[in-house]
Amino acid sequence: MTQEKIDPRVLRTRKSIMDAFIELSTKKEFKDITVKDITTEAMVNRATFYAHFEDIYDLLEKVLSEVFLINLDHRILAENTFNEETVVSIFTAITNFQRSLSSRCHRGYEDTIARIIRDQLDVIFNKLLAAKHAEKDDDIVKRTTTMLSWGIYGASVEWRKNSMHLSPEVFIKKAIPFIFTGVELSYVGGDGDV
Amino acid sequence: MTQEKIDPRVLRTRKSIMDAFIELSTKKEFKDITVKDITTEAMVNRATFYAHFEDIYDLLEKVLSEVFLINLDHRILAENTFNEETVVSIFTAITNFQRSLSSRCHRGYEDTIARIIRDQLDVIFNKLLAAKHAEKDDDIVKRTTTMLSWGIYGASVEWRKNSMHLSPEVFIKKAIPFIFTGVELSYVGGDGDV
DNA sequence: GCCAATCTGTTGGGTAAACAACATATCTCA
DNA sequence: TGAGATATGTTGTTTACCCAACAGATTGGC
Repeated sequence: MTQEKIDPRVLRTRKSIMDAFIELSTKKEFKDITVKDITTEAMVNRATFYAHFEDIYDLLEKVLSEVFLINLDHRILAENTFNEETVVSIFTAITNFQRSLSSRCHRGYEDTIARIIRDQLDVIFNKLLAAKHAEKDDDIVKRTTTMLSWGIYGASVEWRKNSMHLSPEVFIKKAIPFIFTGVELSYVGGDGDV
Repeated sequence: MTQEKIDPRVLRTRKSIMDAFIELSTKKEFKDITVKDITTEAMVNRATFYAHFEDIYDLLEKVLSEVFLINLDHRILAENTFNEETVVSIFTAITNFQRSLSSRCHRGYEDTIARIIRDQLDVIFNKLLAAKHAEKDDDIVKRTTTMLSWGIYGASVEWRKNSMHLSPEVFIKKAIPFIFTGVELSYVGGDGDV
């Protein structure tokens, strides 16, 4: 696709900065972490940090995106199809991601995290839906993507708030009829009634 | 002392090459490890390897020296005194080092390893003895150092061959009288009779 | 034997990272 | 309030590393 060999020095530096940040996150709160802390831990020059990231918020964003992506089941995405399994898999990834975040401490950045997750969902859903509906109007696909991203994310918020006694899988399956047939809810496949 | 800030890139690169080598050593025999293998594992360019090491034997040597040094009790060395405790501590380090080597596989390099250990011992003993006998003839110290290095190393070989049923500590304590009083064996301190 | 493949060790030109130095916030505590 | 300390970004120069390409040595199969 669109990857023109990246210099291994760049990869190493980025990884070591991100690893350092993740490491520090387990020891201090985000607000107490300075760029100096990170570069010291990562054994890179402070100027090098700014060659790779806008600032510490940019780093936070990129780290979170990456951690979220790691939670995704790449086998599912690789198939590039959009079906019930896809939805369940992605929803599970969101809940896992949020669980892993709550163990580290990023208090006060819920909004940032929410935006990052939705952005990622948007990219993923857009790719999957564009493949499924190659012939359709781009804007239709975009509007659908937006609705899905916000909707699924909202579902995860609702799950966390009121329904953690249900498994993420069981929970999201109740949304499958809407996702696949809209408000008619005429979906009959799978086991939406579990 | 004699340390003029080393560029952190150099430190990182060296460490990552050495780590890669140690990692590979647990999977393959030394003779099957190529420079390419190491640099690939270490994520550095092959040319960079040659900027830091003569060749793969040079690397082996430096890695082993370092691993051996790690085995040493730095508290003992820091005191910079030469006494019974020093001897026991160093002897124990040698036996530990050899034990850790036998679990990795460097078959066919016993001679190299022996030389490395003796070289390290020589440096250490020379430092300790020079401090103890600052006023003595340098050559006397050097000759003593040589005898000690070879002697202690020989003792470790003998221990491995015929006396592994004894603890290294018990074993080497029987040599303490000779080390501290020469062939008169008139040493009376410590518990040489355990 | 011989050829193809692989490994070793070296080179020159290009690029990422180190470093020091600077101006500009933000903090902190007397 | 204001002065000293610490953090943020930025810049120009130097240095370590990347890379491609090379010749020569070793290895392994037919």
